[in-house]
Amino acid sequence: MPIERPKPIVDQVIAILRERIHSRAYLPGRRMPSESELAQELGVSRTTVRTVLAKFAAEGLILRKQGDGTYVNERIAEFDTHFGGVRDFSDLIAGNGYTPAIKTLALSQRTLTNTEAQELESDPNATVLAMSRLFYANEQPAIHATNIIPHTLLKAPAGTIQGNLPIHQILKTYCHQQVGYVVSDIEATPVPAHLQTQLACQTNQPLLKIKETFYNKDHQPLILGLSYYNFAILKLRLVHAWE
Amino acid sequence: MPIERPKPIVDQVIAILRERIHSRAYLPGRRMPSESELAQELGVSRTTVRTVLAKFAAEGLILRKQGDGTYVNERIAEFDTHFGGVRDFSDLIAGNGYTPAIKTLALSQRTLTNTEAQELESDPNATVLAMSRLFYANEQPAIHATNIIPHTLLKAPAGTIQGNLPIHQILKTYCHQQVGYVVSDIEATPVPAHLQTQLACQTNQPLLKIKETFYNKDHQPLILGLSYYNFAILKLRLVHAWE
DNA sequence: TAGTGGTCTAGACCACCCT
DNA sequence: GGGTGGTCTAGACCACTAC
Repeated sequence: MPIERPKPIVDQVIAILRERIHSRAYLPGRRMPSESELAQELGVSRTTVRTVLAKFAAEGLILRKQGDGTYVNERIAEFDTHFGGVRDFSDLIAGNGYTPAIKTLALSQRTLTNTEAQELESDPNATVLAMSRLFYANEQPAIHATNIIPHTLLKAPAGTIQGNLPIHQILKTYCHQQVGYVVSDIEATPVPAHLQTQLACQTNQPLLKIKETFYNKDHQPLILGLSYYNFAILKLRLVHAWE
Repeated sequence: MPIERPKPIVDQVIAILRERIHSRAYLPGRRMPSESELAQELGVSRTTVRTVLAKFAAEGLILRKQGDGTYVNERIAEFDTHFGGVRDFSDLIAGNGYTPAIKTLALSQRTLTNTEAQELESDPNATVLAMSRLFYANEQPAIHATNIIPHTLLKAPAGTIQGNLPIHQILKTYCHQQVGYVVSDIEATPVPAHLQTQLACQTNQPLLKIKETFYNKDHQPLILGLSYYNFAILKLRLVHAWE
């Protein structure tokens, strides 16, 4: 009885099949069981199986060939966490085979800059909490991230925030806010002076700069993110399934 | 009778609803008709409507609120083409509100470098066609792209290739190959000397460098892409729907 | 020809939000 | 309570590929 009924069946099927692919129970490059077989084995409808397979196909994790079968993508079966589908830098690091670690560098209060106020559609005099963190991949510093959180959003004292939580978890726990969508702009930048030592990178090699704005489902901007990404340590990779 | 039967119904519904959103028939930030209403109006099942809405939600184009309704994302309703879902630079440029143009700079033959041979899993002595193109947004040069196409793949003389076609179209027409998925690695780089004039950018401002590998559904690498992206002209933006 | 994935339907029931 | 989106089912038929 691999399926417990009370929880969303689709999520359970996702977890089961993803695990089988990761653990190489379904070998990379090889055909996996047909939709009908999976439906029968798991005791769910073929529609449900197809919902899950469609999700995996969109991620590029599997390839479906009409009249033939469904194949495991041999190139991303093990490290399937790419930037496009990521909600948390620690997951990204772990998904690429590294051991993640987080160090909180600073937690300070200040007022907004004009640009920030515009992006948050907020009063420029509002005070915010600025949280800077460093994400390590196998003890190498890979990402420097700063989040700007308006004080009006915080439901708990700033000092109580745990710096090792993913940012959407912080939003849920300390702001009672659910993220609807995130807009990320990616740019290139020379290494900022204050990050040279922290990211341990060379001066002549530019970094990737990622500007994020988090919105809830009511279209309100919640918080900002500004990250510097050392692609020499960790690839910024997108996998794009076709058709 | 808005629906013609012979073509895939889902695709027709996608086209109809996307057009309504773009044309502001459904206003940004406002609620659109319910799933049942759309199903009835278009004469299709609610399941079909839901398939389409799920796709739009994954793109961030709409937001669905249980017990309430489906809302048009007011921030990306007009310019919904972001980098994550793009298969063609011209579409990306047009989707961001610019007029696209393409100029073919060079079309030459050479042998592979070692790195390229490795990425294509090919004999290092193989000859390839190197096609360099410049993509303009409103007459400003925005992207410099070079594609490496193995000669063994070409079913037609290199001289017959039309340089204004999207790369997947070139693959289909001249190589009889269907793209299964694409892996893109994004890096930052100082402006290469030979691109300073072509991209009309300043020396001290780095560029984004995008390395792409195109695979078919049989896991074979087909062609390579190396693009330099001037983010000062065109944002490299990802929209990431949550949950 | 048999089996696969692709498409589409009709309908049941649930969880949730609003008034 | 009434309407919305969320979940899930059973089954029909089609298009395609391998054998």
